[in-house]
Amino acid sequence: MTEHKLENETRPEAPAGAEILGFRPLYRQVKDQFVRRLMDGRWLPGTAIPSEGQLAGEIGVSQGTVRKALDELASENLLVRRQGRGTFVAEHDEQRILFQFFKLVSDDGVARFPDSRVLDMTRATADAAERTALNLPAETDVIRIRRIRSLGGKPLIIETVSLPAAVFPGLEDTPVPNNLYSLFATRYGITVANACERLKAVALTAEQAHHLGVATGTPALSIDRIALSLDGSAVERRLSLCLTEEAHYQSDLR
Amino acid sequence: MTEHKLENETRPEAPAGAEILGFRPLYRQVKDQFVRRLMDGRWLPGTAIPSEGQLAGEIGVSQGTVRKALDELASENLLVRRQGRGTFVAEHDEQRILFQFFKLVSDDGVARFPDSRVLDMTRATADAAERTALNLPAETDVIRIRRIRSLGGKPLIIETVSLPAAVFPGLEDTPVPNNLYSLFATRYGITVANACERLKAVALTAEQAHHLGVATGTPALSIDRIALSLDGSAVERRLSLCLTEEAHYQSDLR
DNA sequence: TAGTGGTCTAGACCACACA
DNA sequence: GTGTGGTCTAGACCACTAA
Repeated sequence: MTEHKLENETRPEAPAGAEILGFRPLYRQVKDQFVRRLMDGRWLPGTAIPSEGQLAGEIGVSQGTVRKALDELASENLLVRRQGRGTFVAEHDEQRILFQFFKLVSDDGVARFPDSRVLDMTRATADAAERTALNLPAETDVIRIRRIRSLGGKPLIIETVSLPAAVFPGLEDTPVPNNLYSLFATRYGITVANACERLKAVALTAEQAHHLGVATGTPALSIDRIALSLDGSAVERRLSLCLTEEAHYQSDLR
Repeated sequence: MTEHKLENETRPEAPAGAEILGFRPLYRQVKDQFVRRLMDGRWLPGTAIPSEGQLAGEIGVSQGTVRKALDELASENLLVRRQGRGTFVAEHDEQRILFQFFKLVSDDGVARFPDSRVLDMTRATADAAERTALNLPAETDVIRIRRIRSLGGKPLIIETVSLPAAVFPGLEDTPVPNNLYSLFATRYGITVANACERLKAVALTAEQAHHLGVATGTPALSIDRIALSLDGSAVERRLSLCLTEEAHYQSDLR
């Protein structure tokens, strides 16, 4: 029966739904509640959240249950726990991006954050690939940002970012920062939680090759990324073409 | 002081060492003990291990401590927990390989296990790349296996597997199975626990292209994998050249 | 010294699989 | 029904940080 308290704070799902989906552990309900606090801005990036004991008392569950919920959120890189100090909301600083989202590493093993030079930013109707990636209906506008990214002064990546225009109002009138995900968080309250990438090997077109200063037809690593926000919706599509003469994509299989 | 029991079953580290390295949780000591049982064959792939309660009583810790150790091993895909049935040692069956180690997926989204056709198997002195990858001294022999792998009848991958000859005695006199990691486990008691891959885009040489039935210079995805066993030592280096016209490498960033 | 997260314990009860 | 893993609780103590 699981007739615990909970399921009240704005009550997201009906008890009937829970009945159909079967058993739903208390710590998951607590976790969902915490995710809601992250989404609606009650817990802001970089700030400390209340201690385990405070949260347990407030919600009316044991500290162990709160702990299990917080542990899962920490394992998803949404929270950072620091013994003796507290639990903090993760920020999209360069270190996190480098660790979580940027897998292209120089062959010498040094991971660095790339510089960016914007080629252009345009608004247009989403093409088929963008509609599929971002789950958009027909005739929807996207904002496209094209830029060249360099590692150690050498241009290595030509990148096209596509964003649903409706989700990022006013973005076109803004200078593009190097770290986009940090802008999403601070200006739009959107947290990029995870992403999936599809990699292929392609030959560069004449225009692409020109931007990177190499010969037409040079092999490049194509990375097609879809970034998902906290609620699981796709908020960005990013197509990167990378030269891999002196760098590689690092993938760890555990 | 952490003067718990433990640290006895063949006593792996001296208490002094633990003192230097600082605090070492009890559940990690228990976990290490379990890893040892996996390595020395006391727990065999596919079999059920004793229940949490039995292990707790045997070792002399609480069930919660055993549980935390088992949970970590399960999260590393070394054990599989099944509610109501028990905890089992993971096997290297095709499903696990597909899920954990084979990231090349057909563009239609269907993940399949590739067929193999062996080109040749040779024994030679390890070259520089192999020595670096496998952490071998100079003048060490490796066994090289070259094969063509096909997805849905189409040859897509040309793969070169390099193995330290000393680690796999008698392998040359054996027919090469499609699933190598399963052979490592059953015949040599070696469990491939995880791997890291470095991806690049390259142009195929004439010989490589010929094997795959495409034009010389066709772009291909180069995957340089180093597979690690339970004790963290490198046991295999595998270089794959993949055509990505109708397939892609899937990478999930969480 | 006070407050935080991290570990360890003991026990109760729930969900699930199988005979 | 029995045994397994999964959840939840309550409380004690340890390790770490900062004032």
